[in-house]
Amino acid sequence: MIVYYTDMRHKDDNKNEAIFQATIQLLNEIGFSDISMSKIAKRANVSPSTIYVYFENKEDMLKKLYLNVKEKMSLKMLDGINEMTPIQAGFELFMSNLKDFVLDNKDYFLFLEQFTNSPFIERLCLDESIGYFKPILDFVERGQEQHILKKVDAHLLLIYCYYPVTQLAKEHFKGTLVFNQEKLKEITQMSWDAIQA
Amino acid sequence: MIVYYTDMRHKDDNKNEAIFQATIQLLNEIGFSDISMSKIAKRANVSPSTIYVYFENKEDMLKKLYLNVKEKMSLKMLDGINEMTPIQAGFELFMSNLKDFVLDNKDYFLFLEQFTNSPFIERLCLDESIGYFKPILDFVERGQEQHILKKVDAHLLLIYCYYPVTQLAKEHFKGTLVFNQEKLKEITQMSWDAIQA
Amino acid sequence: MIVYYTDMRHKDDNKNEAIFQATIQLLNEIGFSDISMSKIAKRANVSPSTIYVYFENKEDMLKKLYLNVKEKMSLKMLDGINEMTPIQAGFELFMSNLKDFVLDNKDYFLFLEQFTNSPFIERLCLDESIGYFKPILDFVERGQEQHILKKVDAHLLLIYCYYPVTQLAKEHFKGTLVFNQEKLKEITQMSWDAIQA
Amino acid sequence: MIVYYTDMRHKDDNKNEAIFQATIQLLNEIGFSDISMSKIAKRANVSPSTIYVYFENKEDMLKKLYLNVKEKMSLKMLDGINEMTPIQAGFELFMSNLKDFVLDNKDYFLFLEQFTNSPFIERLCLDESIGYFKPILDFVERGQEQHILKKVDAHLLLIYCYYPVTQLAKEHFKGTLVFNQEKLKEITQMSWDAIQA
DNA sequence: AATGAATGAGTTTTCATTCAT
DNA sequence: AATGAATGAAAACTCATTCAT
Repeated sequence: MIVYYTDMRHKDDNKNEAIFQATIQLLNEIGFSDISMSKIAKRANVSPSTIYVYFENKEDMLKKLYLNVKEKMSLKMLDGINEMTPIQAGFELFMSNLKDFVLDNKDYFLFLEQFTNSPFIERLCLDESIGYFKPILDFVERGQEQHILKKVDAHLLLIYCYYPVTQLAKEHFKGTLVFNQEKLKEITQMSWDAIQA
Repeated sequence: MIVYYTDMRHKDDNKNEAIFQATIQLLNEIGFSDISMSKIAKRANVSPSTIYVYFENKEDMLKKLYLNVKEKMSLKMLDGINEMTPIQAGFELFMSNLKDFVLDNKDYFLFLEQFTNSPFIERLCLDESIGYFKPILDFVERGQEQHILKKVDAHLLLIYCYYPVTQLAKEHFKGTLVFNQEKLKEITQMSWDAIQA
Repeated sequence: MIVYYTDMRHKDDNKNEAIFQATIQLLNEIGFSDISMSKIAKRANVSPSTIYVYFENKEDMLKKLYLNVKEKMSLKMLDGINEMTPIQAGFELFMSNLKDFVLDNKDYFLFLEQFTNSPFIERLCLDESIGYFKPILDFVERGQEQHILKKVDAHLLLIYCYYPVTQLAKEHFKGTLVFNQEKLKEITQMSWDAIQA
Repeated sequence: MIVYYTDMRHKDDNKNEAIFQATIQLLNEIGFSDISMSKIAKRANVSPSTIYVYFENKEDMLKKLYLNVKEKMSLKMLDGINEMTPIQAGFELFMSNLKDFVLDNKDYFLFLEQFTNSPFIERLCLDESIGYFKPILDFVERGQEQHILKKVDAHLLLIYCYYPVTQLAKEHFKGTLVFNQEKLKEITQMSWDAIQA
């Protein structure tokens, strides 16, 4: 059996990821106000000072974590959609992708929700995340040119697709209802009714 | 003979309110993770120990603040709607009420958003807040019996009314767009398309 | 017997002084690089956080301590000297005062020496301390007008009075020699030779 | 056959010197209490662990640095003075040498001042540095035998030569006055008045 | 020889809360 | 009721040093 030793003394992706995972878990368990670098370190099985080998400070770590998770979600949402995809099919795929991501990645999703609603996010320069948004704008524009989608602000159309899925998922997580295939069908219909021209 | 003491109760509503206001302001400025009892006290112009005259501890204070604000918002949302109100008119009033509350009470609203998305809320026993929800359920039920609203879970219908307004308001606060009367008209139409049978 | 309780819950001069004394002692024992707020607190028999009731932060505390000690020394140096004192008598009193202060207040003196030679002092805005210097300048000026003192920069004359005393005291503390009355007589003569016109 | 390796010793004098320079600079910029091995390493463009190749630990490094700089200064002070030099000429050369060294090597000088006034220096066994002192003692003795210098403790005579120069230089660095040739002449006269028999 | 990663022990400071009045 | 002082516990972060290569 051959063991490849990569340079063990170089920055370790596992540790980076362990810190990210620990942070997300704790954030969802105890919230922004109660996480601390030492709790994160304990959960990640590293020394608190090790976190500072990988990140400048708490803010830097949270920012990088946010961008990392945001990218994961954005990629998944648009998976399989391109400039050829018919509008309604693309819309349905988006709803389905989003539902899958959210239900499969409860931790990621709840982390993003918490982060997005905290004033913390304003302190960061997160224009980079806007990049993920561009393809959606293009898609919406195409739908409007083809007179399929209502001619309103793209943000508005998006709201009618994003929140039904995510808020339903939240109720699902709370136990208030079950987000099954039937529910997805229902909101796909309702959202379509809302956005179609 | 009846004597009205201006200051009949010992606890002073002004101070209570000052603490609430200070907390909301700070929460929106610096977020959950950075507020502290002494910062709140300083902002409210009281001593830190005074807060403990009015509340058991930090958690108790936040909980009471949440319920207080939540009630304000709930009352406003349903203002003018009763069991006689026609369904579509009630729906439109709800949208309009919600928009007014959110735009007029940015601080209250953002505080609620932040609070609602934090795991903190689960630690509290907040069944009481469900009380505010009952009239909405009744209204939805009536709309469904009259075959005006889609026969889906009430939460679902509500999502299509609540989030378009609130998320549009957030974009408005961010400066991404302007939430004017026209935008309200647009989403009122879109939401109605979504929920009507 | 009557005991006057001053308000025990108000800031306590004893504590302030205890913190100052602890800082001076530690500074002289282990130096700038090794003092810490917790060591100071332990030595002063208070909690580390108590220091922050009395001072904004470490820098603020050190600054206030410096000004406090500097004032003590300045007052002592000029004790008994006024605008009527004959020049030579004033000079001799200065030398004697300085010797007394330094030998009687080893801790204060060594603290000042250390502080004065650290770049820390530049970060502080310590123009206030210059106030103590004014009477000396006036005295020198008078001596020059009367053609008793050499007509050179006042700083220069002062150097020839201050350092012989203080550096001799340092040798005394080190054990290299004994700073007795005879030595004082010697340097009083030498310094006078240096500064007289 | 003899081969000269340019890099014959393994330890690299450049790196040693880089570490020394970095330490001196930082010490003068931020002071004893704020330097750290990693800051020094960064400034010297080496890894923190490299410092431990050259020195046992922080204390060892500072000690060696001190002795290194102390030697530089001592050599310069006595430059051109030997057992034949006439007393007054030797005295004047000393003053001039000292002025040159201090003004030309602000960093070295301020470092020494800071170091000398810290209790750190007592923890070190620095008897070695006394070696540099011997020639001065001999010179003073000779001056006293020739009835040129006052018959007082050599330290005392030295104080009247050393501090006028160095303290004037400090005022110069602070910007309070300019240490030019004229000032040197003035203090050379004053010091001579003080020490001559 | 040289170094980047790693860390336990330490740093300064703030926290929620209680005490004494 | 109201409060300034006080504090143990914990926060974020840095330290000198060692490890593995």
